[in-house]
Amino acid sequence: MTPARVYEHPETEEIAIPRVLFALSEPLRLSMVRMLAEHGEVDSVELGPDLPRSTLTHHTSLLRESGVVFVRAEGRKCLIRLRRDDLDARFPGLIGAVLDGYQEAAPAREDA
Amino acid sequence: MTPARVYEHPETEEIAIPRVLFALSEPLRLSMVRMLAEHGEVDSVELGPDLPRSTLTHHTSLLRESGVVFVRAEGRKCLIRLRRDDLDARFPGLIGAVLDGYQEAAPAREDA
DNA sequence: ATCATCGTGCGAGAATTATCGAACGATTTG
DNA sequence: CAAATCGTTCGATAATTCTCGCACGATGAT
Repeated sequence: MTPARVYEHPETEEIAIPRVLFALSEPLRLSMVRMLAEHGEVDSVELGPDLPRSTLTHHTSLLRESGVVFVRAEGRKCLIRLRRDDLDARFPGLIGAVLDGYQEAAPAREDA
Repeated sequence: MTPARVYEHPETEEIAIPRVLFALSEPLRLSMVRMLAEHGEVDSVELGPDLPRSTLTHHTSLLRESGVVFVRAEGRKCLIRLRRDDLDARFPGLIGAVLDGYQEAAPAREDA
């Protein structure tokens, strides 16, 4: 039952604002975070069903290394969830402001 | 008295979150914004006294085009101020969270 | 055991961004 | 007017980042 893939995550105190902001500055990653905020923990493939797997890994790794998401292996797939508590503890209100602002800024995106 | 240099600024509604986050994801630009938040309106050269002017223009232009700062010409120099009200109106709490988080994340920076 | 499926690492190429010197126009000073 | 100063633009180069095909090890199903 020992998960094969083990992921490195920065400690809460190690999470740095510039890296977080950069991770969220990419529209694709921002939409991923938005989905993660709505649903709790999602399969990685749901974050980008039409994306090449290597591209998906690239973005999820960046989100993970910046401290935005937590990744864990479950069998063959990998599950991802937002580190909401850690982020709120370190940067109170940041994620909430970003999600609220993004929702208002880019409401319609159901077409693609 | 007509200012020679005229700067383009995005409207408040045009300010997009990804661009703002990207602008703030650069440590240098983030320190600029931090200074702008403390002091009201500052001379552009104060944002980076040791930087080449072309590099300084590059960063200030990026901050301006993303809607983070307002730039105006005053004689030979150019004065820059944070668009705090516009940013707060569009993305409530975002700038505050970024500044608070950054202050806590990188407290000591009085040496340079 | 065999095979299909999944995520990852590697590599290459494209795209974006960062840095900075040099030339230019505009402005202030002498 | 002439000289000094300022910010901007342009161009080139370096540094990052993005995208994606491919091979590989691990996992689950037959």
